[in-house]
Amino acid sequence: MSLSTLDVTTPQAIMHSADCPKVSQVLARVGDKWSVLIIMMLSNGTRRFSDLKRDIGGISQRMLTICLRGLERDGLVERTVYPVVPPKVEYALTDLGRSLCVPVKALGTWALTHTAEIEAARAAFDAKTED
Amino acid sequence: MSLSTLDVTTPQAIMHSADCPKVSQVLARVGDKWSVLIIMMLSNGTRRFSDLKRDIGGISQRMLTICLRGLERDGLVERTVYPVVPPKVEYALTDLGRSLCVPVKALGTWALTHTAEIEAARAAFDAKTED
DNA sequence: CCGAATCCCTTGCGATACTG
DNA sequence: CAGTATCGCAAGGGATTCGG
Repeated sequence: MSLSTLDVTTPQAIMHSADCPKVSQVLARVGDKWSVLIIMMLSNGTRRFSDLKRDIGGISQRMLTICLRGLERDGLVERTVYPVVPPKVEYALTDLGRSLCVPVKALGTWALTHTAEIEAARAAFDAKTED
Repeated sequence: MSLSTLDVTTPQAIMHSADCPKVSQVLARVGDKWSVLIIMMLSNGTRRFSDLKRDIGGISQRMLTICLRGLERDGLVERTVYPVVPPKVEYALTDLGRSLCVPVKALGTWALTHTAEIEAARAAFDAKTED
């Protein structure tokens, strides 16, 4: 990976090539549709497995398990098991997870703000290419 | 998709369930490893196809083409073809693309800031699970 | 109720070869 | 130089079943 030109025009110019792999990992997490949804759900407070599955709607329990494990592994989500029958497991954001919400929501805000432009660009592009 | 509980505690509470699919599309773009790298490269100025391929390093020309097309379709990148031989094509960020850099870099900054915590969390998690 | 394990199909993506 | 086309593997992810 030669990304020597990557920083530059950045305000504080803090992006260096050596950090790119690590940054990419975080971006991959954010790019994961389900992970972001889970984080947003948990930003509203602690939730149980079934609650998440039901409220997200459309996710398989398999993917929910996998995503939660990944988020837990990265220290973004905390998993608490209550040794009762039937089992009860609660998921909550950690401080790290909450801090991630800030830039993620900034991105969400950008998306909402520029949705119209993007869709217009797509329509124009598609119109040009289908002739 | 029932995401009725998704907004809530948000500062300005501007996230609504109806907007989620659109937001997800943007997040998917950002999650795409190559797209973000391309955007960062172009934030340093206009570049040619081969320059991007060489400087990014590790991307196949197939993926580069596909990603650039996607970015162009979304109005983030502008493609300029010079009708000369040999062919010359330049890529540059649009205003929309440049505005996207802001929240993306914010995320990058977050990633850099918290890399150590994430790696520590992973190490701790892996240590606990492999016993 | 929470989650692990298996099956199986679809998709992503790299490698390679070919055009204008 | 800047793509397009085809192939083939490997990962992603849904459905289902079993276990604690």
